[in-house]
Amino acid sequence: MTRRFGLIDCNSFYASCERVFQPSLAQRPVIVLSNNDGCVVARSPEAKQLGIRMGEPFFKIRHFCRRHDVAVFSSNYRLYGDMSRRVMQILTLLVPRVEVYSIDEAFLDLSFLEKTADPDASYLKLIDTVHKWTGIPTALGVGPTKTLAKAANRLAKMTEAPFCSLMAPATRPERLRQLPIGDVWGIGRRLVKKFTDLGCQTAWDLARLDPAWVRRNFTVVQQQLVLELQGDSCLTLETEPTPRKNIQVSRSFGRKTSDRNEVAQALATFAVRAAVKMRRQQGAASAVYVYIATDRFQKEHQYHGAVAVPLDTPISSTGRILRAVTAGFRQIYRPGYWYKKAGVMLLDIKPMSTTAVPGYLFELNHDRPEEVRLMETIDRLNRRLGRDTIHFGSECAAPEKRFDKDRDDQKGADSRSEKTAAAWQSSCAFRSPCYTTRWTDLPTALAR
DNA sequence: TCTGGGGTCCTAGGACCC
DNA sequence: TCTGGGGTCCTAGGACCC
Repeated sequence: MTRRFGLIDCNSFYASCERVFQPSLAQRPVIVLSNNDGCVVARSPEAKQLGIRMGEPFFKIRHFCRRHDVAVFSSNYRLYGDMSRRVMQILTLLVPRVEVYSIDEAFLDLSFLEKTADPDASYLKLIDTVHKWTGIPTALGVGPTKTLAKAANRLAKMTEAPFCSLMAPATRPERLRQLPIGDVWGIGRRLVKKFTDLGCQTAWDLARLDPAWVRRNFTVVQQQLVLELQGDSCLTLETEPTPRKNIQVSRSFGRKTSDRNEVAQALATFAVRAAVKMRRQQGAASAVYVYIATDRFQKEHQYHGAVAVPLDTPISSTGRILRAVTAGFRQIYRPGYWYKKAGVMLLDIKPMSTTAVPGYLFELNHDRPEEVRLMETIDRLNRRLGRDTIHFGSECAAPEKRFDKDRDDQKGADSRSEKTAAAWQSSCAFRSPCYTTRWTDLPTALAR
């Protein structure tokens, strides 16, 4: 039986999220910036039309944006994460098997539409429902393999159609000829060059290669890609998320700093966040990797310090991880440099269940049961009452809490001016409210 | 002045083992 | 002079994804 895969993805997702809560932006070009207001990571169609490129550093186009009345946003991952969850929930409701592939994309098993007389109507219904229930526009690609579904999705976007299907083999050559090779899933910059040197320009050229030859001259990954383009399904739908082996939290700082304490505080904050992420997947880290670095765009006085700190046994508790991070920091810190970025990575994460077994011999090195309970309690409280409700002393005093307090404290005029963010905190000058995840940010609707 | 963050997989080559 | 054949594990580097 031929399978029927769908790939649904949200159009200009971050920009669309902002628009849902500010309908007045409907016709205006909208862009969303990366962390620290660094680069452009999302553009509404109008912004694309203005020629704003993906990944463009914002400082280069700041004036251009003002001239063209572009609405600029700092990224608000709370909002996007919550909107994403809503979209995925709807998909799960309407489709039996869903693989959440990224924050704005999901693969769907649409094989259940096999006997439907009019699958196109079902595609439209799906897109329409997501739009009605969340306000987010999407596009759908359909094909007998994941790679073809991806390709179909690209084609839909290119033609501004709500969906595109590559299920019928007869129409495939013509459609795949429309798709430049670089738009094929799995073909990045390097492979574009290699394949064009061989005379492949479009997805169709790629589909006509001999898989065995591709295996010999490239890798199994490219071989699978060709097979998938030929309609031979190699990749399956993964409905269960695979636990991460490494978890990283790193940030560029809002300003450079040479202050040892500030850098240490940044690392502690990142360590705590990484540990929370890890416990969410019931993991325990075997080692901790710590790094600090000066501005990579500045040639002089460069320094990049990094160290991996092994842990005796896999550990999940924040306290222990903080200790390892602090030890690592002591090793790599050099005074006299202006630091611009830091990061913490938890390495070789094992499932917690195999490590939490109480054993006499290694008990001292494992998470102790009372530590595990403490972490569970803190995580639960922070999930319920907001991140940083309970935090460690080595972290900074929760920036968002302080921000809230400033907002609540409007009677005390002075409290605003004392809003001094630490140097390492990302700048986010254009952040929208967390409309859906914070009570104080709830949007108000006015009746006419 | 200002340039993001977080992942995965594959391969080749070396070390080491029997 | 001759000097096997495999296997595993680890790491670095390269490529890709969103």
